[in-house]
Amino acid sequence: MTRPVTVSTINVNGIRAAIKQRSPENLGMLPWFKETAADVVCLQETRADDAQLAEALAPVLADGWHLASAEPSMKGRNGVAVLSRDPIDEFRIGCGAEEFATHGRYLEADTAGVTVASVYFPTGEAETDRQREKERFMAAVAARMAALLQRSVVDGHESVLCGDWNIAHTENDIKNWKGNVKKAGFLPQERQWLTEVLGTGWVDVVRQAHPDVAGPYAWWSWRGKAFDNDAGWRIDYHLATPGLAARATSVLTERPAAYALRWSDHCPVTVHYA
Amino acid sequence: MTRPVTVSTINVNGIRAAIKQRSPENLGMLPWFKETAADVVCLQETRADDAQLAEALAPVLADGWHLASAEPSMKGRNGVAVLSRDPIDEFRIGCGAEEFATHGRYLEADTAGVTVASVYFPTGEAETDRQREKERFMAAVAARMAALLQRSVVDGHESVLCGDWNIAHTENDIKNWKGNVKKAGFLPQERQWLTEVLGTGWVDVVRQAHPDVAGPYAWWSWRGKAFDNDAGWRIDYHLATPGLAARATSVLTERPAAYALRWSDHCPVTVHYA
DNA sequence: CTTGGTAGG
DNA sequence: CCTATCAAG
Repeated sequence: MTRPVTVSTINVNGIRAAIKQRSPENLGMLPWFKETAADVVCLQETRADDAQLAEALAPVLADGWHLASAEPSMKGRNGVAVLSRDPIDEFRIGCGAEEFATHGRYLEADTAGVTVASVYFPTGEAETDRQREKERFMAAVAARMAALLQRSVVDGHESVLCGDWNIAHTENDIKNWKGNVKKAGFLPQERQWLTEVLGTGWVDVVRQAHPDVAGPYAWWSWRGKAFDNDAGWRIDYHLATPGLAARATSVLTERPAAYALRWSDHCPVTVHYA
Repeated sequence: MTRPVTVSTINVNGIRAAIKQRSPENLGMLPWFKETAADVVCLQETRADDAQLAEALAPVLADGWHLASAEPSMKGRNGVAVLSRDPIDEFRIGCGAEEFATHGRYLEADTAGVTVASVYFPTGEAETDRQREKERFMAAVAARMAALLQRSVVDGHESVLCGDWNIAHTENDIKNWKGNVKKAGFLPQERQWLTEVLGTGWVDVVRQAHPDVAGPYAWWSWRGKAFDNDAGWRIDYHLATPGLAARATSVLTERPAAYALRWSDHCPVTVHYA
């Protein structure tokens, strides 16, 4: 029933750009797939429809990975996917909210004995309709999370939601928190919402492994020297049901060694559940 | 009064892209400016406003070249310019037609004792409004050419119109002419119009130097193996008044040595007028 | 600063 | 296939 599984999540910021070789030194994302210990990989912001995604990932699929994806109805935007070394027994697109059903933001895959979701939250924009849309998405995800948590209690089936929340939870989750208290991604109501979700029992697996430290960040703006200064945000999460979170024995935020080696503005966050 | 001058014309297909270093081997257009024998250079499709153009050409201007330009009213489209080692005594934007005054398609510069125009004809599209626009531009340029030719007769002041005509005149001016008889750029009425212009006395200087041969082509599509197969078009012309055309002693179409060394889909066409 | 879509060539 | 633009991140 329960078996070990390593799950990774990464916002690729365009799968086609991520896969592409950038320089003689930076061969893009494909070598990462060869080297990773992950059994399950959650992708966000593939910015590709299903056909484009399968084409970009062809070398990975040729290595035996299985793919489930939720393509966006808007071309070149959003898009989430789950890759698994094990077969994907079943997958579900959307978290139940009609509004977001075709937005390519939520995908659950049952694989390796657990449910793994790849989730991409809207960026939001303070005091605009885009922020209200983000908050509707937050509510929809919270409702789905309540059901998944309940199931873990009832029949022991565990889940983990991986992805780009576009919300930094605490002052430890963002380098320059003082400059961002009125910015989407660090608004009080967003942080409070995450506090409430965690209060229901869901566990922030990375923070559980690294309590009371700044970071580890997994997103840095492309602009200026944000990466070199490690002026990042921790907005990429593994939120796991308590039983699964208790099995996290290795938690790795894979910050690239150099700006020139990046193939996304995010980096992978990989957790081994024993 | 008349003095020797070397004039070059090149459609740069975006001055910012042309100037940029592309690889360790392909340093872009700047080395060409260092090496060219040209005294006057006509640019087409700069795809930049005056400020962007001056910024891109800053290293050239620092070497003492003088610049006149006709910026396009539509961002990222068209744009023509003339660079001269001699001062530019006067320049005139547009060929007299109100419709095209701000399109960045026609610029005359008086320099080095002659009038040099940089001209960029519309691409056209058979049987559409875009073709009718091209033909209105053709008529406007022909009217201006009649005036310039008349002046050369009256007071001996010579002119040359350089640029991308987007018209191949004869079967020798396009590799695959049979496949293009219904395509904009090789339509019967376009070819006939050029025949009529040349019938008034204007001279196609490159063809005068290379009669009865296929090419030399100065444009190759970026697509497929067009360049490697020399499947090109001769649509870049020097049309000179007869007195100036008679002084053409060297006529050079500067086809790049390899695809990887290109910095535009066109190549320079350079003529020395003794 | 980077992405992908787009119109244009 | 390549150029600039654009909205978005």
